[in-house]
Amino acid sequence: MKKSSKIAKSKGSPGRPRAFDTKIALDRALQVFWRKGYEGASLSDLTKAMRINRPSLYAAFGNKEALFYKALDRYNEGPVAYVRDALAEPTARAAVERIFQGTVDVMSDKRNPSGCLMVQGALACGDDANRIRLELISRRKVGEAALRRRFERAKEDGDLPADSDPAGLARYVTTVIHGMAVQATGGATRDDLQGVAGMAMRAWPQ
Amino acid sequence: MKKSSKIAKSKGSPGRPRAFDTKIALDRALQVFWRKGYEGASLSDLTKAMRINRPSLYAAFGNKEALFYKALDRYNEGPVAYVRDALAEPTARAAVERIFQGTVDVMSDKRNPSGCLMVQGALACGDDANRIRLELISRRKVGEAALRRRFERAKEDGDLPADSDPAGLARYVTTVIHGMAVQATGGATRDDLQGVAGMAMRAWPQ
DNA sequence: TCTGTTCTGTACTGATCGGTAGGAATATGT
DNA sequence: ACATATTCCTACCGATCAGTACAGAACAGA
Repeated sequence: MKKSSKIAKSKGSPGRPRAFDTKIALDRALQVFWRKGYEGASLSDLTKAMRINRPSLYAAFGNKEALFYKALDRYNEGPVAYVRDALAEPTARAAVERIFQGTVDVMSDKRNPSGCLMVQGALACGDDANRIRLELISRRKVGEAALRRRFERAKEDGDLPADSDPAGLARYVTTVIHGMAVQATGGATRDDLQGVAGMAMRAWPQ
Repeated sequence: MKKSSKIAKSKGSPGRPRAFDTKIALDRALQVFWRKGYEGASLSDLTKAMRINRPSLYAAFGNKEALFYKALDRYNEGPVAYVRDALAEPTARAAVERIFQGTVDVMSDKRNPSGCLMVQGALACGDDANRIRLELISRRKVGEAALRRRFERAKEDGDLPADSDPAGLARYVTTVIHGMAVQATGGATRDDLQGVAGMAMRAWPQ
């Protein structure tokens, strides 16, 4: 039912047409969640920023939690999409350098809220938001695991030393990234973050 | 008025005596704020954990915001007190190693909530908690500045190379610490964090 | 024992929270 | 024109938020 209506929606379905673009509205919701976190973003904040009314939000996105997940997906496909390309770099070092560079770019882009949604979306929260918190933990681990696999491959290829620890390296890189996210919320400049990235690379093997 | 009552309180002041220990209650409040953040900790959570009633909380601590600041002070004097000693180490390297060690210890101590209150107390939040957020940013900067001054001294003493960048080093160490705090919220073990600390030290000059 | 002072506990306040009912409005298909 | 389907908007829901009024209880000093 819902499925058919959604599919038919693309071309002349019956009923009053939606007066807003769900993607634009979702981008606006993302901005709010990014800036205020899940708990800190009230429905009033969201509907005001999205420029839609409350029932429209529920009809289009389900509820606050579902909206957050959709915003999270959009975050990963948009601002953080550079990770995918970075992992495709020919060497582990190049991949890490590119990931750091992407992090610096996103974190210092003044068009975005400061920090990282995957970190500050729900780092510590009340009971209601606990599922969100666990989901973010899970997603952070997914990112770290992707790095680890990349480093495992690099180790097999001889790109990383035989005695290196892919899991430890992935954890270190992830830690630095998340630390930079915290720094960014404190107003760290692009140069500040660039310096941290350069410093962090000094620990890299070879 | 308030002052005299508080001072006189130590020895036979008039009125019904307080039925709870404010320090114990404050420790319990700290646990709640640490675990749930400022916004996520409701007054019901707090009074339940502190085992006092709401008016008692307001009489003893002012309001939620004032209670949080008191908990924050207690956090700095208690779990994070190792920083002071660490800065007194004879070399910058020893200071950093000891700070990392202290961070690993606190973050992996299962008696404490995971993560760092100074980070997750209010990293991203609604408008009401914004003052808390700014205060935490300020306090994080204070910590970073203390490190920077320590490294400046080390540079003057020749303990750090003449071409080293104390501010950059302090920012790097702070970033790693805050990153470890995020890792800890994701369930990183003591060994995990120890590995990150060891890896981070590889970037250290000399 | 009486008075003054402070704390405790119940029960409340207005405001805001996330979420929804229901009618008016606007499209399509016939 | 008419029926049907979907969205929009106002106004509301119960629950919870931080904060407090008030009365009774527990102490000190007289």
